[in-house]
Amino acid sequence: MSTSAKMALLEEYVLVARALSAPARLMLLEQLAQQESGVEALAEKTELTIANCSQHLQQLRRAALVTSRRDGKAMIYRLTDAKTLELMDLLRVVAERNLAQVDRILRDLWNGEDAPVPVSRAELAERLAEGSVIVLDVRPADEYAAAHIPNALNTTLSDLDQLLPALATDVDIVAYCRGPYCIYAHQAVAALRKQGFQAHHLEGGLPEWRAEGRDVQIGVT
Amino acid sequence: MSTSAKMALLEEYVLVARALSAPARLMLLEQLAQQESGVEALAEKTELTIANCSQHLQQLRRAALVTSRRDGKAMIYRLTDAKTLELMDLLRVVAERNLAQVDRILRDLWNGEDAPVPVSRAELAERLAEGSVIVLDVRPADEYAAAHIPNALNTTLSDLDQLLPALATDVDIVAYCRGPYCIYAHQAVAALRKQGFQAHHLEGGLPEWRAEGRDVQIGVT
DNA sequence: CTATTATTCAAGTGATTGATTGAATGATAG
DNA sequence: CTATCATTCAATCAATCACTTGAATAATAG
Repeated sequence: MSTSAKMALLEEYVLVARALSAPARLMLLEQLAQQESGVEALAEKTELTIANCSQHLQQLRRAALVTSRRDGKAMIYRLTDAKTLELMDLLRVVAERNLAQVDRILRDLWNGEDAPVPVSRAELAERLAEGSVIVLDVRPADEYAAAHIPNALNTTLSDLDQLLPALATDVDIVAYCRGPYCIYAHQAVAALRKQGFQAHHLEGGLPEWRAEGRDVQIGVT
Repeated sequence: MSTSAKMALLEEYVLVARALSAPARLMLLEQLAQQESGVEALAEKTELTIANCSQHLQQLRRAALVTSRRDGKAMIYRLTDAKTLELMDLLRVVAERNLAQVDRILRDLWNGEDAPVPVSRAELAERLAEGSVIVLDVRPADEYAAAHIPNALNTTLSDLDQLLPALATDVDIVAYCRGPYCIYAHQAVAALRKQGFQAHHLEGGLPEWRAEGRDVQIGVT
């Protein structure tokens, strides 16, 4: 495929992606997923001005995500077909996965400060064996009960403060949570560091730990 | 759900969609779909400067479409998981459907000129019955052979010129093709109008015609 | 035909994005 | 420790997008 033809194709993809990259248009799509509607009805539901709403709808139409037909004086818009809905759903799935696990807070948490160095699983296993580390499981209690790294202490972020007095300040703390995109461990490390503790987070989470065939403990300690 | 929470969610979706709405980032994703790579390798493949490439990669990472790990001096990027690939595929499917059928040419074709009024299927059926119209099927011959509107003439865009002398200039011509987003009929109408013919396009295409239970003719005439 | 209503177009403003440049960071080799 | 290399950050400019306002365009009612 020639470069220019490829670029033309990419531009086409971009057109669709762009159409999805404004909150107002996503609201419109959400409304249209319920039922086809006229411009005025959509403008009311989304609290946009009619002119603005009309413009957004035209962008959606240009990307062929919606189609329109005239009904007397009114212009009725609807989703083009099931693919539009599929695309919306997948976008939602990917975005919500991020919201639950990654969370942009993580990206801002260490903004400008000295970023913590993740501790590798091999290193943690070694230091666990020699007992030179405190492991903190920052997941909900039920997940902790299901399985956790041996001798790990369980706490939630909100209960962390109560646990602090019991922790030695001269021993390294390694926190972990659900996985590489889970934010809890990072937040715990940030809180601990603020209190003067030596805290790091584990690379990956418990699933990664188990995937390597490392020991876990079941039930409450 | 509160309005602000909903807005926050929508912003999250937008973040993902935005990440997909630059050609450079789609190229990067395409490369990463082949194999994980470092920044320099990606910059070479995509012909971006290294700094620019790095910035795009970070936007992709912010949307959690890719993840990175350090390998010595190099930072290795890869697609986060299969969902990223799914999203890319679906975007491609939707966009290419548009490319094949809608095509932006349609959106530019009548730019500024007097837009043609589509002829409704009911109107065409009526005028077909009284014989006051020429119907033009602007689809590939095999699709025409499979089924077409009774008495429709089949032509391709490139063969249209040869057909012109045979057409009466004082009879309305109605062109149709595959569907509401197919461009052939529009292009044919544009060409015919330039030659002074009274040309319109049919609302929708043959699938819509058949869906209403209207007569079709099978095979060549 | 004219008035009315729904929608769209067009132009201007403020904010955001993408690309470029040069400097700063992080990890390793000597 | 210092030098080096890969990558990232920061600041800048040009281009694009979203929203507002006011005018223009379709379809219908009278």
